[in-house]
Amino acid sequence: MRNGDSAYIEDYTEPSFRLSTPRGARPMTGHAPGIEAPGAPETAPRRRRVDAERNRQRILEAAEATFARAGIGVPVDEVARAAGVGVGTLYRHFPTKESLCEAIILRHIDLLVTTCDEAVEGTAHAPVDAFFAFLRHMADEMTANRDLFDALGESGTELKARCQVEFGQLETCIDTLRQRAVDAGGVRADVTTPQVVGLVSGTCKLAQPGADPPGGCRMLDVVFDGLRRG
Amino acid sequence: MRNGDSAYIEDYTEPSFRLSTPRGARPMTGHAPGIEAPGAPETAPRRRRVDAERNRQRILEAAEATFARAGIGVPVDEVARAAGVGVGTLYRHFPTKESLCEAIILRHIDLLVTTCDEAVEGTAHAPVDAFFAFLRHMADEMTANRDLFDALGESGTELKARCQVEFGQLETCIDTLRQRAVDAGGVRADVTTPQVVGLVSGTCKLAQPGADPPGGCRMLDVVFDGLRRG
Amino acid sequence: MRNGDSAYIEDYTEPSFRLSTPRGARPMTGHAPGIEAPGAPETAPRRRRVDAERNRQRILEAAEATFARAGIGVPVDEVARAAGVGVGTLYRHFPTKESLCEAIILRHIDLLVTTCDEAVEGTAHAPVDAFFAFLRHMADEMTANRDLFDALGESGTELKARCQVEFGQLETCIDTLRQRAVDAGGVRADVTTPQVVGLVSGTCKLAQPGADPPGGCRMLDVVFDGLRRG
Amino acid sequence: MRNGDSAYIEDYTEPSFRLSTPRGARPMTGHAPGIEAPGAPETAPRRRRVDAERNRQRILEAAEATFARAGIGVPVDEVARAAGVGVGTLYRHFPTKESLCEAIILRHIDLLVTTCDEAVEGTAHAPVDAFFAFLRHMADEMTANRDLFDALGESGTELKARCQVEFGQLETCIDTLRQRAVDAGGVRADVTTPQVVGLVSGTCKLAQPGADPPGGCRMLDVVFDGLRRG
DNA sequence: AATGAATGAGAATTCATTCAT
DNA sequence: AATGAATGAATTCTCATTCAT
Repeated sequence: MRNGDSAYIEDYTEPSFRLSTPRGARPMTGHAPGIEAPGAPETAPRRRRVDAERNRQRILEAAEATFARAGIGVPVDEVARAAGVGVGTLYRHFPTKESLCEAIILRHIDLLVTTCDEAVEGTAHAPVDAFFAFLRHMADEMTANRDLFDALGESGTELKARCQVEFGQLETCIDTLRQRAVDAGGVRADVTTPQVVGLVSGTCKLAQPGADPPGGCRMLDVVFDGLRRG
Repeated sequence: MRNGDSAYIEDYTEPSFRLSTPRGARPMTGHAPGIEAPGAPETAPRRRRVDAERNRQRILEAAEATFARAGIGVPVDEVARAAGVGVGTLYRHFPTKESLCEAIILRHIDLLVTTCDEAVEGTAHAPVDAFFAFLRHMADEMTANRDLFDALGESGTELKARCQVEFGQLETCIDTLRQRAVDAGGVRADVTTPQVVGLVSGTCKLAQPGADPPGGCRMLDVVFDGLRRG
Repeated sequence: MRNGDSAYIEDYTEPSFRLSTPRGARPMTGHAPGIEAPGAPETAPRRRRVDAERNRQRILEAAEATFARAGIGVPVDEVARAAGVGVGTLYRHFPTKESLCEAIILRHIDLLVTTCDEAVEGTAHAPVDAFFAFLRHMADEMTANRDLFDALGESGTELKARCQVEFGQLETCIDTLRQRAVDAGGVRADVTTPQVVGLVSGTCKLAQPGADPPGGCRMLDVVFDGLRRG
Repeated sequence: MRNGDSAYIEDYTEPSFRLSTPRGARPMTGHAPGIEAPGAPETAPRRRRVDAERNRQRILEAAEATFARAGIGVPVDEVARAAGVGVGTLYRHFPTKESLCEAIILRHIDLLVTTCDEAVEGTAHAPVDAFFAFLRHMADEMTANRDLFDALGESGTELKARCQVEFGQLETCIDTLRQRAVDAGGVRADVTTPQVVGLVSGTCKLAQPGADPPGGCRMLDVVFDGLRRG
């Protein structure tokens, strides 16, 4: 995992905070505050954080599910309801609807980067298979979050700009994979990584139920065949 | 043009409205529509019709342009303004924003069907080229009206249901083209027409500026290569 | 009246409008459209506008009354309710709550400028009396719209910037009045016009009920005495 | 300091709470508050008290500064942040945002009363100078806390009612000062103390940057001249 | 006592649609 | 038929206040 799961809110709410000794009179142990004594359980002081983190995850999951079901257009309230929290809580964690989308996307990009890295490092042999396997994986991710990745493609949105860096990381990483597959002779050389990503993502977007009948080849296979050799 | 571009309003509530005359059988009157039979005294009522029709077209064009520029999200008022009419007029012609979208799409599907028919009939020789040429044409149409065709893909929308019949016609027509191309040995047999359509449309959706660099192959070419032979 | 009562909305909604002949087929009389034949009643075509204007006034009045009663803090909905229109209508006329405030203030400034001009021109003799009479009038206006003029004083607000020009006009105009009063020897010379305005407006702000008991001098009189001579 | 600055919470619901001991009668214990009697074993509970008191002060100061900077409109959280405590803590000390404002104002009124008393008692000679000097001092205080004193002036607010008693004390105290100045012949007799207060406070409210240019007289001077003699 | 996460009642604003003229 | 003013439900976001730890 590269992009530390960017706890959005924390950067947001804690600017000039915690200037004073927390008033709670922590027993002055000898080590600097914030650095845990190794092995110390110290569960209590982090309790709140843990719960909040659970909520954050709940919201994230609820949002992902809701967006997948009904599109990004759903009112924020509905997401909150689905997460079982109040709107206020949602907004405490994600100060903007857009930032919520961003968080979801970033998480997925992050996961993809991780997977891609593993693919690059793990399978030095069979680079072609690794390439296509990864693309298939990416397709699944994108299909599940169609609307979100759609929004990423729209030019007007802030989203695109926001995720640019991370998306760039992903492309860099995929590019390595692609290059090796090309070098191994299993993938045509005249297709760029952005094109590959575009093709895969585009294919997902239309994955209408019924468009890919169980028997027969899948749309993605056609694209893959096209990538293999013209 | 097949789908009689009749005044929408009148048959709006019909479930399988418009273009229900499934294929062919236009009442071939002798004179072109819109040209008055000389000597007819009923100028006033006709003029209304003519003016109204002109407005309808204007709205349609303005809507298409506006949607292309700013997405289907644009307020109806803006479309009306672009068309140079009041909102009321727009709503007289298209009782719903969705119905306006529908009309645009239907027009394009209609055009595509026409083109496709011509391709089928006109070029009995070179069926493979005809197939790909048509797909390329379709891609252009879809790219220009991305948002609209996107909406067509969304599952929740009314739009999809509304355009189902006409879309089915298009698929039927394309299927003929595809079948001939398959028979001629230039296209793989294990890909269905919905899949073909899906691939082409998906590819358009992502046509981000920059994704297809001038030199090198285009995304669509990859898909075509994939379709040619596995 | 100087600042034409800035029909805010019109600049707002009519940018690329009215490109086409209004479709309504106005009987082609000989003179250019928009120029009224002298003496022609021609009430009909302007009807809508008249009603809308009435609404605009109603909103303005309701807003003024409501703001005066409960402060600018009142929700826009309440103003709309008081005006007997829907929120949408209010927003059609004033695209922002702030713009509504602006309109009210501008109207008052406008009235003040008018009055001030009259004072300047009308009473060349007795310039001192004219000066103080005007200030008293201004105090009444400001007292009635305390919150609004308060907001005008706040530095952060957009309002201030928005009304700057008009406020400048007012100050210019008052300055003439003041100068003459100074020249006539009835007002001290070391007080600037902004200070005068500040003093008067400040005095209004606190006009708490009871602060100025019926018998005895009024707060404003004290200020006036201070202005007369040090 | 008169109004015992006791822990607010405890007597919050009392109607005429705090400082109800109308004037005087402080339980003169021998040692300064906050300094522990040596040898007292009850360190822990005291320490709490001391810490809490420190927090209370910190909050008060932070609130004053924050309100001065950004108006009473600032969210409570921001005040808490500025004070270096959690919102919860703030609310433990001041159960309502309004009560926080109240506390600040009361403190200032208290200080003003103290100063005023000193002026009354200390400077039996030169009562006129004492009067104006105090007013100038009051103006400074009010300018620094404009928003708060503004709120005090608003009729709708609870604040006004809440601070009525203390404000009355201030007026009583000022009235003595004023009376002496009147008796000494340096201040006109037909102006009531509420009017004086109103004039001073009003003048502060508008102290826009730039309204009082460095050279020339200040707005307050005009008011003073007006008070001196009509 | 202190903390800060959670809550939810508003508030401003937008926009599809209706309606009087 | 055309016009554009009116409508109000829906949406995003804020912030005072409560509560579990």
